[in-house]
Amino acid sequence: MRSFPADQEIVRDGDDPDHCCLLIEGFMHCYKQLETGKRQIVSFHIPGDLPDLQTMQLNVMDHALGTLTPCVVAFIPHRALHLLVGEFPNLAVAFWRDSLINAAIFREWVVNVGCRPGPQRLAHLFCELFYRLETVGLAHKDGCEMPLTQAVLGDATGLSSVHVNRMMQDLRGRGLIATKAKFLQILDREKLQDFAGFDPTYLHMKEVLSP
Amino acid sequence: MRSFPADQEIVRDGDDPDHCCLLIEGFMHCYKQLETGKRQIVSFHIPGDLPDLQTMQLNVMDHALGTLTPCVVAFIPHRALHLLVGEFPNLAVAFWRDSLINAAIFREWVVNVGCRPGPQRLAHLFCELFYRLETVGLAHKDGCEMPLTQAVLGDATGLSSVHVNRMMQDLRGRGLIATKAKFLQILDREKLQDFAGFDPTYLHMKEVLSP
DNA sequence: CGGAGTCTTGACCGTTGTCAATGTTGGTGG
DNA sequence: CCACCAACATTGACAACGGTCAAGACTCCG
Repeated sequence: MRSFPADQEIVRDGDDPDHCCLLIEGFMHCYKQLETGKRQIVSFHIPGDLPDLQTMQLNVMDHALGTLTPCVVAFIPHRALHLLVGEFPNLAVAFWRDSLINAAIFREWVVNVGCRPGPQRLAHLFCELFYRLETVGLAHKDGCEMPLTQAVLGDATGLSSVHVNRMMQDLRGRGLIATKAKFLQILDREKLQDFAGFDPTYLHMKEVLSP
Repeated sequence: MRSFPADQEIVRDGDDPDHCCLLIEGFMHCYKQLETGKRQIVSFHIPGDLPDLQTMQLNVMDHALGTLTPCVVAFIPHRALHLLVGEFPNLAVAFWRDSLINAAIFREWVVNVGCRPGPQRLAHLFCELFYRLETVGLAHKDGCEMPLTQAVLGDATGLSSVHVNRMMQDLRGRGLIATKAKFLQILDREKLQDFAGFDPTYLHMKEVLSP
């Protein structure tokens, strides 16, 4: 287990690691850096996530993994994971399900970036983060910690940081959210979801594992 | 095994199917229909693909699956797949890998839609399709079948069909591609990949299964 | 108190969307 | 073999969304 400061690259694009990360505390993100200078964040990760579980099966990292805030990360050798999976086949199923749910989130991100206008795009991202944080007990009744700068939100939504700023003002103006310091207050969850066209089905949270 | 005409929905958003599809012939796509009327295609599928393999683990479809061209599809009951996986654990690993590679493709789509300009976005999609078709022996030396209308390409790239048209002209004007009927000719693969910023690593094609 | 990082604002520009009309093509039936 | 039709591709004019640049305000932290 190790601690890292904010904005630190933990796994590099092209790496071939022999262990997986388990995020204990803090926010991480997966991203790709383009040669044009642009950067696209492809996922956010919160405590409890295994952000690079796929390295158990895919040798080469096709993206980078880094911290957004100070983080505590546990490293688990692939060897140990493979032994565990061999011993507890249900764990293999759980890992597979994890991968599938991640894929479902990626799909929704494609939709978000591909065809929602600025304000809805941000609103949708907020809904998703709120749901996920809620699931692991890290949300409050009326909102959640949101230690993401507007530049980071821009890299995740395909918008410029200036435009993110304007769209946040738009959302505040609509009475959907409020922000103080690094806390995102959700003023009316129903309205926010309706506005964003958010449907939590894709997070597959209510489904029960088949025996 | 059944045949379907073009533009037919095979699995609906919200369904809870008890079988998986194996695409034998033709092109399929996964997509989400928004209430705003917009549609986002999240993946294309070619012969050999299992486009809804995730239904083995995730009960509810969070997107739709349909044909783009006339297709031949084989249906395999989940029950049969679970039995197979029980008998041949390597198959479970293969399925997991399949899901992971699909996820990698989704990640790249997020990047594509999120931060590449129109022409590069189309070029990148063409590179991906060419690689994948090549892998299953369905490409020619200088290009591949491309039975996708400009409206479909638009729904996949987050562009309007009118803009797709203009960007195609741009690519033709740069001497990168040519199109006749439903065939996409790739005039200079190197140049096209460079232009698109395409790096096939994310397709994880050269990697060997660990024993 | 000072400074770095972040947020906010305004002006302007470029990319992309929309609408509507016109070509073009492949397939079908006479 | 030809006429016709529907789907698709193409064009032009215009509008809107979002990007860029540059400056200034705020906030947190040492």
